[in-house]
Amino acid sequence: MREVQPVIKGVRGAPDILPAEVGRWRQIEVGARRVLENYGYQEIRTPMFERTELFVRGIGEGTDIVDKQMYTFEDRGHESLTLRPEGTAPVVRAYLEHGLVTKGSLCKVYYIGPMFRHERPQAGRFRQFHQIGAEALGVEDAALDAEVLDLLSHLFDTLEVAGWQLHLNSIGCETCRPVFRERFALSMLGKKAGLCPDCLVRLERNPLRILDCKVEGCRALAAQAPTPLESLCGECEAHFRKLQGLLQLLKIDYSINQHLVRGLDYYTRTTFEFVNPALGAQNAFAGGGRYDLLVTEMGGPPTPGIGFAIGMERLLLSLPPERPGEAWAGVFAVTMGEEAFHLGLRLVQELRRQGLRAALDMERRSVKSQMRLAHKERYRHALILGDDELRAGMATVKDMAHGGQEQVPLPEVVERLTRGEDQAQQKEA
RNA sequence: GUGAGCGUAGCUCAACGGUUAGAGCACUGGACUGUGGCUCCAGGGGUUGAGGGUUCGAAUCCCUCCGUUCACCCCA
Repeated sequence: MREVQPVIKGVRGAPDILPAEVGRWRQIEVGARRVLENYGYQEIRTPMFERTELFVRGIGEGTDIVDKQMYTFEDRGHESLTLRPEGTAPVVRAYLEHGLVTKGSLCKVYYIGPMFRHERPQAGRFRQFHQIGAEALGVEDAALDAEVLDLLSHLFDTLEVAGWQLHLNSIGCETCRPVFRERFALSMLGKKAGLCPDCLVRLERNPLRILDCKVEGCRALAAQAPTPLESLCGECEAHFRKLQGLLQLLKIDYSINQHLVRGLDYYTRTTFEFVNPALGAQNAFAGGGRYDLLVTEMGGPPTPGIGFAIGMERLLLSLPPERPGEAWAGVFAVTMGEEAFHLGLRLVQELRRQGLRAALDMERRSVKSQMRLAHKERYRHALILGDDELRAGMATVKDMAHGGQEQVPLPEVVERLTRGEDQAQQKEA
């Protein structure tokens, strides 16, 4: 009557990233860091959790994220904490807390790391997912918006993202957005009968979201309603027009998408998404916008800002297939018998200290098996130590890529192999 | 939170309600008693997601639960 111990499984929506996939993650991290730093951004690392209040204030009550997607818990001091669902609010918090910027200067930071939202997983959507994000604080000019979009388009070209598209919109500022919101809601109120049930709820809670409903009837009705762009105030319109001019100057293709309404409250003026139509329902792999009111909202001095986040899982899905396997490198010692094994251990230790990848079999397998292992693990050289070699004070060094082998006196083995590896690497490069 | 599809070996998948649930890949060993890749041979691996029901008989049909995938919603 033994209780069967259940295997403890991972948490739903929080997938493992296995060794075979890590190379691609590193590839985009390295590429992103390089581009971001070339554009003047510095890395910042904020904690994975914050006081719940930070996100409620920053993202906004009534948004889906705050209302039903946050991982919130009480810590032992009875303080409500939340696993970060996004990166902007924490960065702004840190910015204010440490006075990261002196008045009038531009502060550019980026982050890479996991975010947490309690949603039902589906293609391109997870409960723990990873973002590469950046925030630029302190400049209101549309030139900064253009630079951000240039950065992203350059990054996606560098990473060879296939067929990406930039969607652009402006949702106005504190003066024109409420006006538009009012006009739009009023217009939809008159057409209530034609709206889907979801949109009836949206009409109450956040009418602008009707704009990106996918139901045909709602789309048609929204098309007749006032559009955000024709409702912009003079300053917002000028900002948007300037941005478009700069994008043309920088030769960045975009299309205006007036249905682009983002789900976080803090956005003002410019909003954008980078879309890959091949991705399925969750086809936006990067998104962001301007948030000129957020810093004051969080108790800081009036400070304009703009930021974006790239969904790494979705970016990964947009990348070309991985290139052929890694080059052969390192040394695998093939030993026969105890004495040879001990010699192998010492040589492997020394090779590792010299900075080489090196290993040997610890299960006393047959020579054939050890050779198979060396081949499977892509070692560049096999260092064969058998009775014949020990008797002669030599080792057999076999080139696994080309098949040739030679005898090397034991005292010279390490030097010979380190040199051989250098040459092999130079040849590959 | 709602809906639909799918759960069979480590992976990808077979098996009209009817013998002992199979194949490819992977893994281990051998052919080659000290040499990888190619080939051939052999071997280990399964409570068919779990529980219940129908039936002489269930991987197969029904119910419940769990997991997973996709979609809605929302967003990266």
